[in-house]
Amino acid sequence: MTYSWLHAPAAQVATTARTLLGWTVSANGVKIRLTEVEAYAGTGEDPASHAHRGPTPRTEVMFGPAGNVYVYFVFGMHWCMNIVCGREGEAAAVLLRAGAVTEGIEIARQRRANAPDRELARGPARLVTALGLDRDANGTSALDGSGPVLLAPPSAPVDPALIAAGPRVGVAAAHDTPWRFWLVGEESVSPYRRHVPRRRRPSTLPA
DNA sequence: AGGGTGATAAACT
DNA sequence: GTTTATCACCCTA
Repeated sequence: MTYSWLHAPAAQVATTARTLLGWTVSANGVKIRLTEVEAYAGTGEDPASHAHRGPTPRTEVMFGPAGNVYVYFVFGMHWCMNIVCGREGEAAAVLLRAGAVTEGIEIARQRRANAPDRELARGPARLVTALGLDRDANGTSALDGSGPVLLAPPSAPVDPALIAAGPRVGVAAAHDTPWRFWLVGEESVSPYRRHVPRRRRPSTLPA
């Protein structure tokens, strides 16, 4: 399957991110309807993007074909997942922040022990956990079934009036760019948390 | 209900 | 050595 809008230039990644709301991602027996995403552009355009300073071993997937999965590791214990978009050679991606489980909820509950249903995939690392994914999915296609992830269109079109926009969560740079998009009224949308600088280890005593 | 904090690893400077 | 696109848990009200 090929979706032309995924290949829109990196400069239009915000539009691509909006379009992804309401789409579903399936993997390992669980299907999730996306309710919250964030857009990240490429080299030189978006200081918050991993690809801002050009390709590295970690970010080379972002420069590859649209529709591939970019999985990265943060904070020593969490995986987050993006759908690569833009033209090949350009870096752009949409971070999948949250969604609602629509199929395989029993499996998702097992993977996310002690979580109420609305929190099964509320938050990017939780979403990845609910889908049973990790670094093995990095670089695979989400379009043709050759990898563990499959992206599919909404069963019913999303009402554009329900799409809200705001600043991205936890991003230190580009604090004022409203590239987070979510569906208003959805229980599975993660609460906004502004970036808080990491406190250094208590090497010095407070005054 | 809500805020602070520790856990833990890889890339980048 | 520093930063990081986070989460779960432990406190206080």
